[in-house]
Amino acid sequence: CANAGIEAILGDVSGVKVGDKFNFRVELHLIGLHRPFRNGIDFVRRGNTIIATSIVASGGYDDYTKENGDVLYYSGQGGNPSAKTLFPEDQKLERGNLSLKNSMDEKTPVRVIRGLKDMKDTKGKMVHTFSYHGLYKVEDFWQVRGPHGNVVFRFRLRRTQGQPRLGPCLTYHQL
Amino acid sequence: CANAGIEAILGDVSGVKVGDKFNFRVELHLIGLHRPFRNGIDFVRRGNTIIATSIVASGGYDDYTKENGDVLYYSGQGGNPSAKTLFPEDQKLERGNLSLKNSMDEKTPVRVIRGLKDMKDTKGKMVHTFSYHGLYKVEDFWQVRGPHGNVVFRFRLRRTQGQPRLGPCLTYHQL
DNA sequence: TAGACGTAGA
DNA sequence: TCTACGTCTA
Repeated sequence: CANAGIEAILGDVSGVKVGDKFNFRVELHLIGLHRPFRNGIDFVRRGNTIIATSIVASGGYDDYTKENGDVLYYSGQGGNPSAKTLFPEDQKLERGNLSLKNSMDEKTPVRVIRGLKDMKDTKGKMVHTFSYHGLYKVEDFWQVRGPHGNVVFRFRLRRTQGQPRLGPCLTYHQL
Repeated sequence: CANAGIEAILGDVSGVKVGDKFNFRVELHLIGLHRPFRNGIDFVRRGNTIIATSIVASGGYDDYTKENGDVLYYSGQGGNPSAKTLFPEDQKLERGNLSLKNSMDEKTPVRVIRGLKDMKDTKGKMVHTFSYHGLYKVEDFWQVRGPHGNVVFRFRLRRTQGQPRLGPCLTYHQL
């Protein structure tokens, strides 16, 4: 693991092109596109604040895209039941959520990786594929009441112009 | 992921040599050496029973080796606290534990992968390395009371003769 | 649907 | 120590 412990990169990652595909989160980690193995939001400390560097819209959450994929609505993190807190709780503006807010304030680019559930060839098994969709910027965020009754953040990101067109756009309905 | 959903292999895996090293569990999965991402015991269904194919002695458990590494004592699985069962429970002779017992009865080979905690070069960070140690056979198993008061299985495996010597032997004290 | 010797980073 | 859009097989 040559890349262990590297600092998160803000913006483009050398050698990674829009449309590049990956099979496992560990691959995103190895090339520095998105370091955490499970966390959907990666960020880096800059001065006194934390700034989001990349997100993974992996599916299964209440995210969705519109307008040919240029706009992505992304749900915040946290509030999930755990061994300690057995019930959903309101998300807080901390960690990844805070880093996305700060990214909005500072107008810094956020790499977006989208997950796609594919049908495996032989068996009818579903497999995940990850695809790099390029740089976005956080435009706005607000709070909504999630399907479990707790308050969750909703971020709106817009894809930066001038990047290579994406292929046939994945349409996420309640991705 | 070309290897998704493959059936576990009993015995040698083509192309994998004793001493081969890996950085992530996902690599063991990809080459078919050990399929589960987290589970320490892999097994395959054979007729009416399940037979262990490989184990990962990753460290952190109460495993240890003796006699220049030819004998490995390996702890069973299960009984850990979860969200449902908040306290340790006695391990049961099922799943992986049962597959190891059946492997003993049928004298089938078990691949052993050992984990080694290494000191990362630059930072003082600990990283995990996995090393294929070859084929073993389950000789015996019994129950002991674990450090948390619950009953756990202890398996004794012996390395099959005639395999390439291992390098300087890792000595696990309470691995 | 749940359980499992995962991983990194805060 | 804990959280986190993991990922498999049974």
